[in-house]
Amino acid sequence: MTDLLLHDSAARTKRRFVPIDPTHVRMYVCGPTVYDLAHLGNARPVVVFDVLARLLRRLYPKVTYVRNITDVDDKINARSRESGEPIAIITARTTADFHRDMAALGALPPDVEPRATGHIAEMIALIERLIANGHAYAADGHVLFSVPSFAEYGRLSGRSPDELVAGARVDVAPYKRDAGDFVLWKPSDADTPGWDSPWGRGRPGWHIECSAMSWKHLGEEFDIHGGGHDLIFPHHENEVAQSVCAFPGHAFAQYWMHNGMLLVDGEKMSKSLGNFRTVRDILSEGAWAGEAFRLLLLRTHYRAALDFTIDGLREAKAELDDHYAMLSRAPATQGGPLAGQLAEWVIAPLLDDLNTPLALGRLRDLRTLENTVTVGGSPAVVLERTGLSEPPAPGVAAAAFREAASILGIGAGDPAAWRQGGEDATMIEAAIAARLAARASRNFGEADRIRDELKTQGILLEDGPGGTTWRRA
RNA sequence: GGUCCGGUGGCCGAGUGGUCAGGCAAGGGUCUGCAAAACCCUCUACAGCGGUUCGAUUCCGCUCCGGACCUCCA
Repeated sequence: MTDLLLHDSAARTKRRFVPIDPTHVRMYVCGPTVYDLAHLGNARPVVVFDVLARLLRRLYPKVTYVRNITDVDDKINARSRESGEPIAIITARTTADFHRDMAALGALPPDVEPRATGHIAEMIALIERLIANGHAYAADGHVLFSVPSFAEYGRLSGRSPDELVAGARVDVAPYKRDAGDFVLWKPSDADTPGWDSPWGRGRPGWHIECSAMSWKHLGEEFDIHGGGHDLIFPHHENEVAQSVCAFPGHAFAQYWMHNGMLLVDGEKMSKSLGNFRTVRDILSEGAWAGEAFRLLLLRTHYRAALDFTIDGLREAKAELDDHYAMLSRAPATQGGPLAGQLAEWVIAPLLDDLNTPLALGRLRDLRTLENTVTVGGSPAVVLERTGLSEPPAPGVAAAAFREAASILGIGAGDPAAWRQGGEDATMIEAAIAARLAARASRNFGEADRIRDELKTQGILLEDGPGGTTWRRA
């Protein structure tokens, strides 16, 4: 098997992936804080790490993918105060919305989806360990992590503690021993969610929930930790500090992977700029939009910044139109060894730090290859790129396409549903029959009129040697 | 200001020290009653300035431009 290379943010370079336990790969990805609908930026890590999970499952016998739901957070509390809606209702609804949206993007559910509120006991246990190990202290109802107690602090994000203090731009709370110390536990008043703890009724700080949930479900040490690039500091830096100090001798995550940020029309997405888009907004474009957005995300390498535009979404839709057109024409076959070989050729770039754009390019070559043998044309160019000496039998390249595309999570839909779903086939078939009759009597004016009328309804006709077929625009 | 990541042809987007990415758009062609689809051809770029080298888009330095982060919050 070819090596899998992954870019490790901690090492700042690509590293050969060597799992702690080759029979069981473990991955943790930071999930959403459930206080509002998922926006486009939230979708990127979900799709990226969904592809990684699919790839890992192909390479290793067992994979446990954990992605949490953070359902205790001051943003949620603030939202509840504004709207008057109970916190439990907000988090339950937002979680359900998140599930629906991510499913529409073709993201498979993680193996475990722990909730922060279900792991308060683990958080308290972690904090107690940190205090016992001399890495945390209680002060004024809070418990704080002592940054100077951890010599490695700043290693992940590439910062020195001196820089961090120099960069501190907020007033330092008086109960902190050091300006860099961060909160593990904080007191809650009567109107704020809280749990009994050795330090009084309170709630967790921002970072401890991920340390607790990864520990509970993956152990003191696991293979891959993922999330958005903006989480490197302070969130992931603090997670490392908490987990390594709670379990000395364990390295926590072996590989850190961070996806780049998503921009909209060249600018950071923000409500004040008016370019804020939710996944739900995109899905409302049509039944095709979820898969098209997924493809759009994968057309840019996961570590690069991605500029979302509506034109880009349309182009992704057009690409899927072409893919599904090929799949609808190709005969169904089992594929065989040649298909497996071609699928490997497409998937190979994914082994190089998830090079999805290159894999997608090769997928297009498979499409062209299939088209040349099922529709007609010269396969010379794609034969050269794929390294084949002669064209495969009809259906073979399509079978390879399906196999490779399944790792990317695209092209798995029913081609007929993609092309014709939601339309009144009976009416359209009748119109096609009428047009065929007109053509047979060489009444081309009438034939073209029927075709144009269908076009205004978003229905495109395609005359082929096997008859006339139709699809939605 | 600090740390980090990028700047590839009209647009998107791979990659490499020295004969090809690919897609979209555009133009041309095969096919077609005409289209569409499919296939073929054309379109030769690597921000700027230096340096290393026989040779740099690819390595090094600087400049310019864009983006992320710089603590209790998103």
